[in-house]
Amino acid sequence: MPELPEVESTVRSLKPWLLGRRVRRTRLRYRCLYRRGSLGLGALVDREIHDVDRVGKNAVIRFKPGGILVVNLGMTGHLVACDASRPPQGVRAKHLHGRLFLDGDIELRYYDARRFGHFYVAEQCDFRRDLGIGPDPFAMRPAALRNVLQDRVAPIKSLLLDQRIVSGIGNIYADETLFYARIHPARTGGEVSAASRVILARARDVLGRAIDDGGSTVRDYRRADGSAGGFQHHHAVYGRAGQPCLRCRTPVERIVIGGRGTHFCPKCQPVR
DNA sequence: AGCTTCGCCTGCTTGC
DNA sequence: TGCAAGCAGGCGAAGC
Repeated sequence: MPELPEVESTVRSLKPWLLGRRVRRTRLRYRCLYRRGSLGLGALVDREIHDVDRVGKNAVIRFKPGGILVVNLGMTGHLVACDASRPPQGVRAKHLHGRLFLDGDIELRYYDARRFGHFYVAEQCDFRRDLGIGPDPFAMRPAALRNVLQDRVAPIKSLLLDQRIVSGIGNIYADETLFYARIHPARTGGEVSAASRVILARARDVLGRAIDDGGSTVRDYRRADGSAGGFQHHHAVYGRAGQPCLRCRTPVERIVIGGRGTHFCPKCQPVR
């Protein structure tokens, strides 16, 4: 599932395809793919792409003379750029839900098997506030995280998944971050707020390594060229229930926190 | 307001 | 081998 590293990898590969291209026409198969308050894709016709970026888990395309397209990939969304005459391999046509036809016979395609993704089109640029996207883990100050966590009683795992608090961390990297920070995922925000510096540092380590590896391929995620990412081979706890902890050989446990599968080492990440 | 649960959706895995 | 049930999960909405 696309989290920050997967979106970063996607955005980097899209950039050379898209920069400077003008939108000729657009197509979106399901209206429900639009987030509430979004304009239609048609508003982007005749505008030129002048930046492709990542904000949290969202791909953000900015246009000249104005306008933005924010794509949240949900669990199974893919953004792929291609020559119009050479559609991408390894993705099924029935999952093609959105298309931007660009000049130079280039196309930006959106595939999403489960349709959990969302499009948001707007004229102005305060989408971060509109969409409730919090600070990027690479930019956030430890003190800011500490302030948010200190009065919270929800489990730290749930708080790390809350995009309003810090943006870009999903289920895989929340578990990985807490393993390296040696924090039990069920501890409350208040209990671990003093460790904010460590949490942020470990989150950056994990996310940075995953970016270098082209993301994690779990289930559906593919890199833009169709190849698999490599970080799943380096997961310390995610998806490793019952297998020995890489540090102490204690079997990794799986519990459910906030409705999410949660993986941790009971010895390295003590409850108290 | 903060926290938890639910439902969306469909492909893959599991069990009979 | 084939089928149905169960599971996965980002995120918004609803409920407490």
